[in-house]
This record gives sequence, C-alpha cells and structure tokens, in this order.
Amino acid sequence: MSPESRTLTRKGLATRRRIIEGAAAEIRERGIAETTLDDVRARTRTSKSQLFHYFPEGKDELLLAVARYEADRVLSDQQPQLGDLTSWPAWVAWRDRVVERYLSQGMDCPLSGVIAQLGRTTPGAAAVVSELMRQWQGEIAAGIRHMQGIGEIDSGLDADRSAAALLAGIQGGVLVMLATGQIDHLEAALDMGLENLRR
Amino acid sequence: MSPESRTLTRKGLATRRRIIEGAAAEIRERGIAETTLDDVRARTRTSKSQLFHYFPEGKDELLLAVARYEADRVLSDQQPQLGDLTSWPAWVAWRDRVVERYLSQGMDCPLSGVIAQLGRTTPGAAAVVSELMRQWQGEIAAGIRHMQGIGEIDSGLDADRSAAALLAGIQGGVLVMLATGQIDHLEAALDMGLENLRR
DNA sequence: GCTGTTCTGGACTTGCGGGTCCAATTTTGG
DNA sequence: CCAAAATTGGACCCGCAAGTCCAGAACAGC
Repeated sequence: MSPESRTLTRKGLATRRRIIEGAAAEIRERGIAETTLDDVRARTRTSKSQLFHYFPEGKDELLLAVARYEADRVLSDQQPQLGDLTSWPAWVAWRDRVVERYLSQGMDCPLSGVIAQLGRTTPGAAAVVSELMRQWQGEIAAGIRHMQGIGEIDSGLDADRSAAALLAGIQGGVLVMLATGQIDHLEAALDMGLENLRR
Repeated sequence: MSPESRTLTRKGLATRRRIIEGAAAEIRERGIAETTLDDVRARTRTSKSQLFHYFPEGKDELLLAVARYEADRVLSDQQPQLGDLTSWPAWVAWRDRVVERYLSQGMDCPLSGVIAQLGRTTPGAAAVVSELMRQWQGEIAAGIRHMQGIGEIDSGLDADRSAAALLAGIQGGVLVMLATGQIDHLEAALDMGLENLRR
C-alpha cells in the first residue's frame, strides 16, 4: 500500500528522496505554515502527480516523512560526540557541538513546527518525536553510566533522571532561542547540567 | 486606529473579551492549525463582521491578542508562589504548582502553537513571547537573589544564569510533555534545578 | 523489440476559509 | 427624544492550495 513497501525503481527512490529533502529545506526556510505543495513542487522540479504518486495520502504523509528525516538529522548532527561521552573533555566537546549546531541553524526548527501542526492530530508525528527523545535521552544516559563506571560520576546518581533533566534543558534552551533569538538559555542549561553531573 | 485605543462601549469591550477567550479555548482544544474564524464565530455567538470590527487586521491580530491573553495566564497561574520565593518550602510549593498546572492542562499548550505559527512571520508574536520569558526569568532570578540575601544560596552564584537554566528546563520539560505525554522530564528538570541552587 | 509497470507533466476540480460589504439595530451623549 | 456613533447579522466574494485525472514518456524484465 505505502510506496515504501512497493516496487520503486532506483530513479523513483531518488525522486522520492529529492522531494523529502526539498520539502525539508523549504520548511526550514519559510516555515511549515507557509509551505505549500506547489512550493515543494517548484523547488524539487516535480509535478503534482509525482507528489501524490510517492505520498498517496497527501501532504500529511509527506510531512511525516520530513519529520522522520529531520529527526534523524538531529541525532546524526551530534555524532560522533554524542555517542562517545567517555571523558569530561568529550562531554564539553558535545556541549559545544550542540551549541554550534543550533547557533548556525538559527531560527529554523523544523521539528517544532511539525510537532505543532501534526502533533495532536496525527499519531505518527507524536511517535516520531517520542522516539527521538527516547534515543537522545538514551545516549545521554549511556554516557552518564559510562562515567559512573570509571568513577567520574557519583554512582548514586539516577542516570535516567539526570539525562531527562539535561534533555529538557536542551529542548527548552532551543525553544527560547527560537522565540527570542538568544542562545544564552541553551548554554546555561547545558553548563548547569554538566556541572550537576561533575560533582 | 486599533480598537483598543478607540472608543469602545462596555458592551463592545465585553464582546471583544468574549471573542478572545473563546478563541483561546478553541485553540487550546483543537489546535491553532485547525481553528478557523468560523469556529470562533460559532463558539462565541458572534458574526463575521464583529470579528473584523474588533480585529480589523484580521486573524493575525486576533491571534496576537490571544497570545497576549495566554501569556498573562502563564504567569498569573503561578502566583502567588512565583512572586514569593523566599524560603525553601516556598520554592517547593512553586515547583509543585508548576507541575500541577501543566499536568491538569494536559496536552494543550496554546503558546507553542502560536509561536510556531506567528513566531517567524509576525514580529509582534515574538515580542510577546520574549517579554513573557523575560518576566518569568526575572521573577525566578529575584527569588534566587532573595535567597542569597538571607544566606541560603551561595552568593557566588550567577542568579540570572541560574534562572535562565531553570527556565530552559521548564520550557523543555513542557515541550517534551506535549510531545510524549510524560511529565517526568518537567519534574526532573525542576528538581535538578532546585538541587542545583541548594548547594 | 515487446509488454506491462513505473514515472512524469500539467490541466482541472473542489472546498474551505479569510476577508468584504451593507443594511439593520442598539447604544451613547446631550 | 434625537442625532451620531458603535454594534451586529449574515450574505457574498475570491483566491489559494489540496487533491484528482488521464495521457504520454521512460523504464524493467524477458
């Protein structure tokens, strides 16, 4: 039923990818509310029929694919630092990486828009975000556990809870940055989170 | 030019309020993307002409008014606790108040939607959110300074930066809750923030 | 090469929702 | 009570953007 499970030629797959990436770029630049299928069509040099050929259920299905694509990017952009939180300098390197990423990305947060638009209606979108948060928190928690293993972090600390708090700080920092343009909150949250682990 | 500055009879003011509150409720229930002027019209028992009479610039102006209304509520819902952070029990009481508020509110975060929709386009919406964050952080920072004054918090701590981090944690906790339905992150962020101050 | 499937182009339909308009009614101030 | 201004009702317009359709081109496998 879904095109993913059907036969797609190499060319078809490429077109599908082009559509997703083009839509993602368009949304990042102009916002989800302002992005129409015609915009995507123009940018990706495709036709209406192609959009509905690859996403038969229409715009929502495309948006969901974009959400998945962007969710992947959020984590992969933090690699390899996020997967290697094995020393204090490594933690700081990760911290800097996160700050740098959102600094350069500026006001674009493709996911927040997708959440707002699809979050409550589409169950799929909520699942994508939940899974992203789960993985993200999992990687942070793994880092904490590793540091506990080598005696750099107190073993009494609840790794999952600390990771949850740190993750919340990051999310909120990004949110505040989106609204106000200031990166201060993100930095403060990260620094305080790390400080909290260090003791 | 704007109706606020023009003569409005008592009846007119009441209608205007009814529209704003009805629109806010509608958005909270169904989401900003799904709310149309006709929905607002039906709920508030008004006519199209009234909507444009009180908000001549159309939907954006109404949405902005709703944003202001909701921003006010965010802070006032935390009172009196937020304005009285003068002892550790008071801090905990505030923490509980925040958790309770968002727990009962559930998945509705009217502001996040407004940010996503108007944030980048309308300068006014960004200003509303910026101002909300500024005030919120200011009240937290004032609490920290008071605790420093009575020797309960280390005077070496940067009150503004700590408040920024705590605020970010709250925002992120709410965001995660909206996406996943779990309150854990909000609680973890608050607890860790307070713990951080206590030392 | 032949055949069926996949892919593509673009014209067309359709419904929705923001916004306009004007006439009728109520309220205000004097 | 009377004008002027504020308020209200609702029919109407209109553009936009999602979604449909079909015919033709490119492609895969044999």
